[in-house]
Amino acid sequence: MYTFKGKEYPCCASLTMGIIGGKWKTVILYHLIEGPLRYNELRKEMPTVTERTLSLQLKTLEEDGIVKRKVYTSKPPLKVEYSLTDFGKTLIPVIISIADWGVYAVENKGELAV
Amino acid sequence: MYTFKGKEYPCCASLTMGIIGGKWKTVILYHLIEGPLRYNELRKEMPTVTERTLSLQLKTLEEDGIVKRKVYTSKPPLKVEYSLTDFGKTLIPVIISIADWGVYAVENKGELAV
DNA sequence: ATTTATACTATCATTTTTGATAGTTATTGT
DNA sequence: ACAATAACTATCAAAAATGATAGTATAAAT
Repeated sequence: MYTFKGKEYPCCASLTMGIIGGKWKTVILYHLIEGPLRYNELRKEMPTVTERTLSLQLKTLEEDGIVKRKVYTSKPPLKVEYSLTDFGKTLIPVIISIADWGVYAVENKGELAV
Repeated sequence: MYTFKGKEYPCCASLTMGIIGGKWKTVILYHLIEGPLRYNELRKEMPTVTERTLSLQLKTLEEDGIVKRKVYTSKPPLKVEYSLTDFGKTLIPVIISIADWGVYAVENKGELAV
């Protein structure tokens, strides 16, 4: 039994999935590998996610210590940048391996869109 | 846009997550790395999953071509073995990387259970 | 004065995922 | 004769994840 941030997992693999699982978290992290992005920049990279969901995912990634949020202004319109923490950066090889396999799978058994 | 088995994904990372995502799939795959396992052997490795869920997950993994199901008997009590397909085996490095990070995370920011 | 922009939050609804529990078939062991 | 076993499925329920839409604050640009 593994515990992380108060949550329990039956397997080391499910612990990781508890943190990066779901429809959007790996996509967020994948885009943050290159460097910090502002909220709206992330939205442009992921046009099909709703604002609510993007917000929620960023917040839990922050709570888990994977992503950090830096605010540059004190009054609206805000400037906020999201980036990987040092701990979050240790996930990069995992994310890359997940992303690479996605490409491989499409090349072999999937289809590339036009 | 990426398509795999009729489903569309906005990112190569989310495609992979569409296949191995969820609470249990990586755990199943992690245990199948060592070799084939029977249904009840899997259950023993994962005592907290319900039968229904284990069944469903195995079925979708099979449909996605990741796991194969081999039946050895024709009448009950059945003998059924689950194993990784060749295509499924290409996921092994991904699963290992996910599992290893889980161990790393616990060692650094989580807690090991007693 | 009005619009535009940023980074959200709030509310409500829907979909997806997971769980709880009981039942099925036919064979082997007691 | 009866219980145990294997690998499930069926039904119902609950929880979790995601989506749709509208609204907020304030400053700068038009």
